[in-house]
Amino acid sequence: MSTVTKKGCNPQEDIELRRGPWTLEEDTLLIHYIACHGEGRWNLVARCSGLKRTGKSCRLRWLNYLKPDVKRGNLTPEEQLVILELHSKWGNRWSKIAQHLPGRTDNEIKNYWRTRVQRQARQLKIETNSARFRDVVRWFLMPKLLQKMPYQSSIQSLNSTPIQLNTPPESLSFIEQNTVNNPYYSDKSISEGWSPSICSNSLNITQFPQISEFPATPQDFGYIDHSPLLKESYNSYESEAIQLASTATPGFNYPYYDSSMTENPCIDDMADSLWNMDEIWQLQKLQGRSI
DNA sequence: AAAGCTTCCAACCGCGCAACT
DNA sequence: GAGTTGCGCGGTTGGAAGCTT
Repeated sequence: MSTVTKKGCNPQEDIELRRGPWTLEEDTLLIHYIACHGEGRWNLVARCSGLKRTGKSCRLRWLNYLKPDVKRGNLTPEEQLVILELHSKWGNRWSKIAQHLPGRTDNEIKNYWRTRVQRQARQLKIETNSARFRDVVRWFLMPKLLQKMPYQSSIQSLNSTPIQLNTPPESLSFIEQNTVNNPYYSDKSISEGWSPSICSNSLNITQFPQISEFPATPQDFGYIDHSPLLKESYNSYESEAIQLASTATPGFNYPYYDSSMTENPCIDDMADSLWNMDEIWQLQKLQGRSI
């Protein structure tokens, strides 16, 4: 805990302002003050509550941590999907995005984006503000999140045939470059994504996937969801996506609902990653063409 | 077991805007 | 209109926790 002196009008008014992590006592003071006087007027809160904090610090602590409706815990796949969709619309407008996620703070969303999404982009050596990255999000990450949603279990039963990945991808050169030369991919969790059980053929990769040549709106892959926001954005996912799969590649079962996927230890190991190389392969296979 | 590294997130900072004087 | 104050936003940082070697 550090302190900084705030100068008053005379030396007697100098205040030692506290910084760093909040203590239980400080939290209690702030909660009690707001319970009695309400939110807002943060500088007044800071002065009158007995807290040796700035108004800003009080506001931040309340909004991001103490406020009763702040949700704790990991973001759900649905919430992650909302973030991805809204970020593609609005960019780093964290507070605006947070307005569509009740109980989640802009700070939390910002942290999620920086620690999870940007990390994945770095691993693929793609700029997060590029069209290419938006395509990756749209075609790989969003389906991956859809797969994780609770309602998918009922859909899985409709598609029980294991995925056959007999043909290597033809256009994943950027991934190959990144994996061969990038130390990150020596990481166990990533290398397992390329395990022989999944990728039986040698790589013959010649060009980067041209994702952008495909329809690029969220509606293009369709979506079903329980939130009004996403209902506005997406159509029925299972019907359209599966239809897309079946028409693009006859005889091919839509991978994201395939029960065998969840039994695959390689996939399970990657469950906490946003996407992995298998999924890129599978999506490409789903499309039946280069992506 | 311990050192080094990475990840995550709470908290801070600077800036801009709006309301008020 | 200029200055001040309060507030909110987005970017950044520091340290705790977890992981790897």
